[in-house]
Amino acid sequence: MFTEPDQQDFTDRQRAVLDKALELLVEGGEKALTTAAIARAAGCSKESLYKWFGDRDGLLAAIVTRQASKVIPGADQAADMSEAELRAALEVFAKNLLETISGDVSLALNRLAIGQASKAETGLGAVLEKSGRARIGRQTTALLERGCTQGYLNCEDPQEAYSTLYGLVVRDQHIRMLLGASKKASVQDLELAAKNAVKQFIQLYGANK
Amino acid sequence: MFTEPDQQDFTDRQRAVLDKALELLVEGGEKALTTAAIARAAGCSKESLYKWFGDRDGLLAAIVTRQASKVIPGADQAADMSEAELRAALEVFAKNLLETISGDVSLALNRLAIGQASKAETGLGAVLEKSGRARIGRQTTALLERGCTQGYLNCEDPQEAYSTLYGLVVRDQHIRMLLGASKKASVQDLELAAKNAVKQFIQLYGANK
DNA sequence: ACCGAACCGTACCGTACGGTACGCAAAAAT
DNA sequence: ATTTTTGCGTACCGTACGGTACGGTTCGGT
Repeated sequence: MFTEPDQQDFTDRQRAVLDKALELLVEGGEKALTTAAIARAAGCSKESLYKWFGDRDGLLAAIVTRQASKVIPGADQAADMSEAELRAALEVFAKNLLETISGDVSLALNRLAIGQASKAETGLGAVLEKSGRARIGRQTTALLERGCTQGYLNCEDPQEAYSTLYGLVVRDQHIRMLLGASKKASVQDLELAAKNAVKQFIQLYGANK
Repeated sequence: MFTEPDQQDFTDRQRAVLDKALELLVEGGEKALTTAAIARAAGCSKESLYKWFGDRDGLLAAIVTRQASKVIPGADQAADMSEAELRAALEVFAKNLLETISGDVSLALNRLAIGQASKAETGLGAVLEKSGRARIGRQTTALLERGCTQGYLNCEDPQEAYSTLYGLVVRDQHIRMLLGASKKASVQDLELAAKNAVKQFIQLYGANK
């Protein structure tokens, strides 16, 4: 009806406000994200907030969609690549995934979406799902498919293979961090975990030469 | 300091109230879980709630701890078992894990704990973690260790192996369901997924005969 | 110079919720 | 039979928050 869904480009001003709001969200959870607080932090009036985003839920949705639109495109791999290049690409993916997942913004956003999941059909979860995970998912799935056609991998179903890779990389880290446990692992721990996961993945799906 | 942690036994009445409250939580999220609503649904007075559980956070904690104390002990495996028995035990574990994770109660409880994770140190996440996951985790880890000493598995670190198994079983299903997506898979789908995960796990950690 | 749009700041309203107080009934204790 | 305890029901208080209204100000257009 109003504000076409594909027309989610905001004013610079509005984007700045959304960023400020995200900042508040990250360091205080949803409970700290009141309209008054946002207006104060962003230096705008509540009335403007309502004019721009409709209501509070609209504002939350705007925050999520904005961040979701920021997912890095991720350099496309060359059409031809060696087995080592494939492995390297997978390791980069794994490390990025772990880094993203354990980031403060990601955690805050996921907590927000999960909190809203029970109630009204604002569908924040769907947005996060589609714009976040699914996007890099498709990308990596394509990578796997390419590795498959080049004979390095042996997967009947790339989708399935990707799902496995995800599991091997993330394990139970995501939910544990969402629950508030375990502070950040060091960067080299991350990298090691990524390498390990990829090694196991190739052990499962690698075309045994 | 007060209410010894091991002394979480409540009156029958109080347990009934907690169950009613959990019911409300499952079908309405945290927002529906107001003290008034609980009192009404459980047929008790708000004053009693506050006398019994201190404040709202105490009540939430009581709900979580109560459910967490319900985790099934899970029949201990015999000291000696065949490789097939080990595999069967793992498959049972995997299926149970998937069932639990996708249950309405588990989802509601996890959402609640995640929602509280950002703010005050009620530590619901820690409770869920310790009483829920860690408990079955230790158990299954022990199972893996036994399989290791019997020569069926080849794991230097059972903890690590368990973590991998978890990842292979759960993949990204948990977070997706927490975000509100994808309704239940059928029981046979679950079972198939469990078998598949265990197959992959053994492929990784099985002592190649 | 004037006008209107955008917008800030503040004040305001209605409501919902956490927490408390009190009166009364039923049960338990003496 | 009397007293004490327990707890239900209801009413109440303070506060916090979502949402709205309004006066004043800046600023671009003409």
